[in-house]
Amino acid sequence: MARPAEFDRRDVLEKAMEVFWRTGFTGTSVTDLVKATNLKPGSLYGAFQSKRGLFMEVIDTYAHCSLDRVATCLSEGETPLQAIHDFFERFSNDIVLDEIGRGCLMVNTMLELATEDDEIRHKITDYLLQVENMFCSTLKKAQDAGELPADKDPEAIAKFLMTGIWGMRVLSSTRPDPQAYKEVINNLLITLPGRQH
Amino acid sequence: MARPAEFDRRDVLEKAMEVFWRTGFTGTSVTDLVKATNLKPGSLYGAFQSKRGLFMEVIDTYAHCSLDRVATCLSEGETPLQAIHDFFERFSNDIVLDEIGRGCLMVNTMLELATEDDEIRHKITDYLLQVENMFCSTLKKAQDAGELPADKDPEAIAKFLMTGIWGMRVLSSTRPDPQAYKEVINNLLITLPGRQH
DNA sequence: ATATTGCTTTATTGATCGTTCCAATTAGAG
DNA sequence: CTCTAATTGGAACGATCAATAAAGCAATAT
Repeated sequence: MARPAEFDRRDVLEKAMEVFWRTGFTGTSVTDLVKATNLKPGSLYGAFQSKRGLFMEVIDTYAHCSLDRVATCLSEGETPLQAIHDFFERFSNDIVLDEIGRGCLMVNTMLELATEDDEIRHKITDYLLQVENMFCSTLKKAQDAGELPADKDPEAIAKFLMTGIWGMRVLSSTRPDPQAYKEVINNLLITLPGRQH
Repeated sequence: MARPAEFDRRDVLEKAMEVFWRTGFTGTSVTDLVKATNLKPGSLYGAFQSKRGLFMEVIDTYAHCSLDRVATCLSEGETPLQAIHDFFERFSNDIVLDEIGRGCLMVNTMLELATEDDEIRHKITDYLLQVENMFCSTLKKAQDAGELPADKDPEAIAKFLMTGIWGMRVLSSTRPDPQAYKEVINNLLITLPGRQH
């Protein structure tokens, strides 16, 4: 019964994500977003209420997309344990391709805003826990299949792997020799049986 | 030959550090700094040239202080390997006390600014490498003393330990159960011989 | 055909940003 | 005491911040 929007919402979110990812929430101005999305301020505010509202939806989009990728990767492995090895193989490749070292939007946002913003901290912690739970259930499957010794603690290992991922996100911002990721992953996966890289 | 400043430079740096630490560089306004330091804008700019100049000196102060702490800790151990275990014991205790989860100023700044600011990225990377080198030389001492098997790669392990530290900085921003740190450290130090926690 | 609804556009809002200016002040040097 | 030089307090700078007002426009429903 009224005029339909001319822009594609997913497209706008993608463009906004690029900017937020590179310069953070505080470091991104509405002017930056207007330039990146080609929307006028009025349209932006009509669609997302505020800079923060847009950011929140960007975060949600990113989380949804990331969780899908992890779930797919972990389900495609020949065996549960092999899936985890495959994940880190892919993770290492992806992180090398990120030449400007922008890292992970969730981790970046966590460190930028979590001390002062409870809503964002909870949202991101929730996301990180979901990823961790995927690793945990994969490790439990590995245990059920006899791939992983029964005396190992899947929850502790999952937390440990997450910490390794986060650490490598920081490592990537130092723009290290790509070989460094391989060495870190080697040590990270020493806890697990299976082929070495 | 002229009027001496009334404020204590170290004191001002400490106050400014608290603010930058909690809210980041971009998230901190000069007004915030004026309130925290009780200096008027004129005095602040007279002493530090710019908001960025003040931040740079804060970073340097933090780096110097941190490097001292790590060096002391690593040199006080009964043996090189024990020193590393001790470090992580202390690290775990410190991180639990940081209840608001502000983490490490260097890591926070790295993720906030490294993509856009080469000078800061180089400065912080340099600092991180210095810490890493302390671990590396401690590991080599452990090897010389026969504490650490000769087939281990001290450089790779040092990088791995650094990644663990960074990962736990992110972990701390999720405000986890303190026990989580212990479990992560257990897995982290599995690579090394010596007493388990 | 017309009224209604909501998107687009442009200009602009008050607030805050980092920074500078300046007069008053305070010390040491001659 | 006087001159010099730097600090101090505070007002003020232009620029930019996030957000909005208002007018025009487009599409549907009646």
